[in-house]
Amino acid sequence: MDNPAGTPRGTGRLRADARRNRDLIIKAATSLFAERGLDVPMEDIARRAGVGVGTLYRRFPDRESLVTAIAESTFQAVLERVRTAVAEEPDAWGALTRFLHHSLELRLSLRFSLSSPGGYSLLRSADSREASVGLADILAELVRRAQAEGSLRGDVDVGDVLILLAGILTSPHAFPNDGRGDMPNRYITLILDALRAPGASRLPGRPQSFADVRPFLRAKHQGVEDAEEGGDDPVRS
Amino acid sequence: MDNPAGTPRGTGRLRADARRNRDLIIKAATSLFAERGLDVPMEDIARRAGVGVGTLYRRFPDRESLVTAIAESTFQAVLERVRTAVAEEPDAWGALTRFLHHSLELRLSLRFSLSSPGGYSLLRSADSREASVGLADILAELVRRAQAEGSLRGDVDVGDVLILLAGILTSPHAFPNDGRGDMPNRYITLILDALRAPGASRLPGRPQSFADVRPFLRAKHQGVEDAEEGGDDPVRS
Amino acid sequence: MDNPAGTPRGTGRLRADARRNRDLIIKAATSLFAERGLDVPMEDIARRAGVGVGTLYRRFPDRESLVTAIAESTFQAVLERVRTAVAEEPDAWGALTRFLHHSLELRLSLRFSLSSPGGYSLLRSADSREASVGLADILAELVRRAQAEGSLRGDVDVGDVLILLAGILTSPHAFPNDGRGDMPNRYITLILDALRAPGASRLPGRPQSFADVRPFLRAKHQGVEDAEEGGDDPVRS
Amino acid sequence: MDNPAGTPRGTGRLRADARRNRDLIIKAATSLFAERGLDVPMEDIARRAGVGVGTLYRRFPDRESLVTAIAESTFQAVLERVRTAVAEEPDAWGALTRFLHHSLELRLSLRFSLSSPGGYSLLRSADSREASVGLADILAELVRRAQAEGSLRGDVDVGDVLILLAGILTSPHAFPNDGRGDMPNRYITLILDALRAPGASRLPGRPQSFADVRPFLRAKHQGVEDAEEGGDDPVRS
DNA sequence: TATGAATGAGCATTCATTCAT
DNA sequence: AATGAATGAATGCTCATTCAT
Repeated sequence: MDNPAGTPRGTGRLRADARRNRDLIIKAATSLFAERGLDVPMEDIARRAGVGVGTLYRRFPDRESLVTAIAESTFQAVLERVRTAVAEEPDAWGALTRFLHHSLELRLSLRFSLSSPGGYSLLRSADSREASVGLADILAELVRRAQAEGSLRGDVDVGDVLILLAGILTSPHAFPNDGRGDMPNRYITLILDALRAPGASRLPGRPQSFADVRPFLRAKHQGVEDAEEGGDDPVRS
Repeated sequence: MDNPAGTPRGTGRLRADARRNRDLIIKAATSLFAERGLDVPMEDIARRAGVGVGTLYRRFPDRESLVTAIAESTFQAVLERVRTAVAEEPDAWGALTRFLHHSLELRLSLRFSLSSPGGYSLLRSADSREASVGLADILAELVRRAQAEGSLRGDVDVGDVLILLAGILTSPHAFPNDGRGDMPNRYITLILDALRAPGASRLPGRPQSFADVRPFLRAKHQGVEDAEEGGDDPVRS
Repeated sequence: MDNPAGTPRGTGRLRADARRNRDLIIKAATSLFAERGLDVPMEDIARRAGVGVGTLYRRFPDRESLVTAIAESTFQAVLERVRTAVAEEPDAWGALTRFLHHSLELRLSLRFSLSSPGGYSLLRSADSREASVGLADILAELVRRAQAEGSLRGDVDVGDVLILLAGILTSPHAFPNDGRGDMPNRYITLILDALRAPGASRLPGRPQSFADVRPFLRAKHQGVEDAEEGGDDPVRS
Repeated sequence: MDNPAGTPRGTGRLRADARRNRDLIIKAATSLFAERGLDVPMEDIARRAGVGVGTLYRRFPDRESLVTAIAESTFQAVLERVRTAVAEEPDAWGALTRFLHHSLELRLSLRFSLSSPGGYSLLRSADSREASVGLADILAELVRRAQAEGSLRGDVDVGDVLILLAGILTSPHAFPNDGRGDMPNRYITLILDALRAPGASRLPGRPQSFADVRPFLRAKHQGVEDAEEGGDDPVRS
């Protein structure tokens, strides 16, 4: 199914085309998702990819699978990046810093992949994919190491890092379209300052593991249908 | 509750029903906006409010006006809260802390009011309202005072605070629906740590004023229209 | 139910108010029908009349009855006018001319009363009312006299006159809103020229009596529901 | 039928279905517009055409474009017809007569194209199309020639002809659905008699050129918005 | 296999009419 | 009796997904 390089010539030819289309679609979808959100019409994606909708649907049976696929490839890229960072940086904090900053290259994709109005979720998809596990493991390890070396505050866990990161990556305010390309880095830096040991404040709640964070990423709509006549107040607190 | 001075007690009655419905609608919309985003079907809002769509539309001629109304009232509440905080807390940092934490009561509303996929914006609406100006002024003053007293790092401005805040308030991950009601406070606290003087890192970019941040609150979709017939790939690079 | 003049004082008082409201409604509806067509929202009519919709509906259970009522009163006015014309003009052609021209005062009302997109019909309503009969009789008599005196071409009947008249009164083009107030008279005059004896051309078809014209004024929608899969061609000729 | 030159006979096939649907839609819309006005539900049009609404909207993004398309094709046909008439008839009056009568084939379409409650207008659309200009020119020329040859009264212009024509074509009374198919011709003939030289009466107002008439073809509703909160009565006087 | 046409459910909004006050 | 709030059916239009070519 994921047969690389050494394919027999006859079939390889056809597959090459299909592959190319798939890539075009992913590229188109990635940019459109970034620009206009995960709700862009499928037809617009197909158009930008230069294929018909039919082709798009042949590759990705529905929007969910397209979003998911993009999330996965993004994840792959992030994974690669964090591995490099870990391999090349002497200490864990350095690796973490580099990873967070460098992943900015993937910010737009991530922004929509990590969490989005539509409710698709990289983590949910990732959960069912080893890439995710790989990343989760590496990050967890990185966090442990950084805490061990005394650079990362002890009262946080991977989930916390991801939530803070997602907050910024998700926020359109942090991504001005004008010249200020360093804006995201500005906020990543602030977040790193928040995470630096020793934390100035005592944090309410408990450190959030990767697993803690995962379940909150629900499908499509985060709420459930409702038909109460009027009474209860869901906003509560 | 909102009965203007000179009216006899019994008179407001006729209006009472309408008033009640309006309140129910606002309550329903607030919770649904929070749970499922600003794009929830109007019909769902009406249903949760226990009224017909027609009634909803009688009160709010279109979605925009509903969102705006909620945003405004939310803004009023926030404004009141920050004023109280400023009045009662001895120092600026305390006021800031209290304001950010306490405004959690408004977190769900704020999350969608401050900025959202739908693109309606509290600030945009607020911008045309003194409430907004009031809040902007108070926050700016607060930031200045906090920096003067040495509690807030000097290399940030109101806009930065808002962006960090919006990031968290906007992030669904920070708002688990289960028992962990202290999660948002957890991240608010982390953000406060990031903002505390002296900042550990040198921040890229420039401090963002309120005015710097405002323009990024755009309409509808965060990207720009595109309709190229075919090839070009805006993401590639 | 239709108690005129000599009413007991007690009740008469209330009825005066009701009467006034009815008149206001008719006036408002007449002008709005003229300005914006028979489809104006009932609420707009009520607003212009200065009453609530409820009041409007108390007087006129539905739109049809309102349109009909206006048509009737318009008819009354036209009837009066034609009677005067007949009484004061020495010959039938003069009476006809004067009637057509003078009824221009009622043009806007007539325009919507005689025939309209909505399909309400003065004649249909009128048919069930003596006013209509009265007008039909007078016009028929007028036509006969005019033909007898040799001023009106012999190959037309009342129905033809009405159709031509309706055509012009119905046409927005004949009623510019600018200063050219004589435009309608211009076309009425042309129509009179068409009707003048002896007609230059031989007319296809038969003279149309009042009765011939009546049945074509149908209710609401002139066509019938349809669900043919596609085949037949309803435009036929 | 519309197969552009160089294509192999078999190729146009793929498009054939779409083409057929488009034609079905146009046919359905034309008849429904004629029967029930330009405001018929799009869904009814789709049903009569035997397609889904979606298909209709794929071909015509909104009602306006559908109306416009029909108006244009109608215009083309009328244009062709008038050209033929001019070419084949020896004198201008003959051409005019023949054109007006023969265009009856297009009467239903024209009735709604020329002007309608919905306010879409053939002329408005046509105005931006050479077809319109072409027709206007030809008619103007025809009028001039007819006046030169002494058959058309001198005190009218193209606009007058169109207004009279529109009046009749617009009037449902002139289009009985029963057997009397010659009714429209009957009134066209009467109108021609009204236009014949020398006019019996002196006409009020001035001859209307095409340009004079054009501006009266307004959008949507023929009247102006009104929104007075309460009292004033614009009709009273 | 690629295409793009067709489908129809979904959602916003309007407005005639009913009904509680 | 008057008011105007509430209702919900109707309608335009969009877009995900299916399917014929």
